[in-house]
Amino acid sequence: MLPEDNILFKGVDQSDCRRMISCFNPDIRKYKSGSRIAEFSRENDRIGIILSGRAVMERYDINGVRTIVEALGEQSVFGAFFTYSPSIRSVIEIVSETDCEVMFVKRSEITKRCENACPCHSRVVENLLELMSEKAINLSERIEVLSQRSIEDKLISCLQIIEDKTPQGKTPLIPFSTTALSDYLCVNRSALQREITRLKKNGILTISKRKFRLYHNKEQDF
Amino acid sequence: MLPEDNILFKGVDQSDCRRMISCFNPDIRKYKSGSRIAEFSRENDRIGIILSGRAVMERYDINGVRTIVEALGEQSVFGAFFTYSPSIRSVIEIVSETDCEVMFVKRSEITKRCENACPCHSRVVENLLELMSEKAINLSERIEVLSQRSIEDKLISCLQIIEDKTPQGKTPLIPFSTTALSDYLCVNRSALQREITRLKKNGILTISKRKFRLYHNKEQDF
DNA sequence: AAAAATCTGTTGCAATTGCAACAAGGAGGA
DNA sequence: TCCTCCTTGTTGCAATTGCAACAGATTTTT
Repeated sequence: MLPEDNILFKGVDQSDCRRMISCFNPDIRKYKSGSRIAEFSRENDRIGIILSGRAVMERYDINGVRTIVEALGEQSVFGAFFTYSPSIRSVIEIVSETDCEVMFVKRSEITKRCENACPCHSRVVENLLELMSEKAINLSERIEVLSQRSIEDKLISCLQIIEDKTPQGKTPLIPFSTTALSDYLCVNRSALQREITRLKKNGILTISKRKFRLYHNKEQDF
Repeated sequence: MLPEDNILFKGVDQSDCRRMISCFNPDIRKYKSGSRIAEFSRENDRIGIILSGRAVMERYDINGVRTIVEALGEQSVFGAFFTYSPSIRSVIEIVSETDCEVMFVKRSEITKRCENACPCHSRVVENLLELMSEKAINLSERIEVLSQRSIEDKLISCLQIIEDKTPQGKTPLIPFSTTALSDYLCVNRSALQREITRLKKNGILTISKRKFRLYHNKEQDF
């Protein structure tokens, strides 16, 4: 992927972009599937952007319980700047699900006044603002799911959000295995399985592999 | 409160600040305790900053169940730009807990290139970026709490976060009533009460009114 | 192709949580 | 001051969820 296709440089023309890239001094790295891309214990100032591949942000608490915080696809951004675990209570890690290519930039490089006085610099800051906003919205949706009081409601609310984001005509796709989904919903896997089976029986849900369809036969319709 | 004390204008000197204020054309309003300050169904572009007073961001789902998303104090920022409920699934509202003074600014006013070419303008954008970052961290902490699997763990993790944010020497303070706290932790009130009573009995927690102390006698110590 | 590892689907049982109802305490308004 | 409304604290019972264990399916590695 060319740097100028990157969302951080959206709207910046190619030559400016190259100049800025040298200015930001980014670090592009490749990772094999299953490797640890980053850990938010101490690093504070690095922003990572997934150029290719898929990864997940996960947290392990002191008891070793895993929670999947977010699924990261191409163009997803992560970093302590966005979401950050301030204490020893838990560790947040980014782990690749497929082979990945990741670009790291220092936030301070972006924010600082550019000595070359790039006029396009401020465009990048705006893009960063936009990304932050998206991230906040994602986290907010995550909270919406987790604040549901039952497994059924958590699952449905999660699937509805995925549905809403799926382009017209495409089949909505769960970005996790069922096991991982239970870590995302923060519930027991077999209890989740039980609910899925029940919803299928009642004709509210069909799932095959990671594709699904929801039939909103309930009071949600209005 | 003078505008130049506002975090959005941090680091901008007074005369620049006044110029910019006229440029941003902010809307400052007062609210009585218990009023609805904002609702995120349609408004998309307004950022609110609490100048004085306290408020909460709450969500009501289709069944009327309330969730407290966030406690907002002085200098807190809110808006669909930060956290936004994209669908009819639920409604997010900002409700004042005390009398409040709130400043609204259009996000596009901040982001747009200023025709007066304020050099300090970019400082404001950076401040906004900083605020966004804080917001993301808050949401992230919220997720940390909600992803705990039991009421006990939710409560403790919530109290630890409050403790960590409390300045040395001060007594940590829960920003909610117990009833509201249960809406924040997304659990049943009497079940939460039961846990609190149990933790008190076991000497892990003391609470009087909203002040509390945690005694980390458990395996957390290391 | 075989072996290993991981994921799916199920179930009985135990533990936790939600619900409803009620008594008592406190805050604020008439 | 009294009255109302809201919060706290408690409890028995019901419902939901977690846990453990297992079998079969699927995927990955060797």
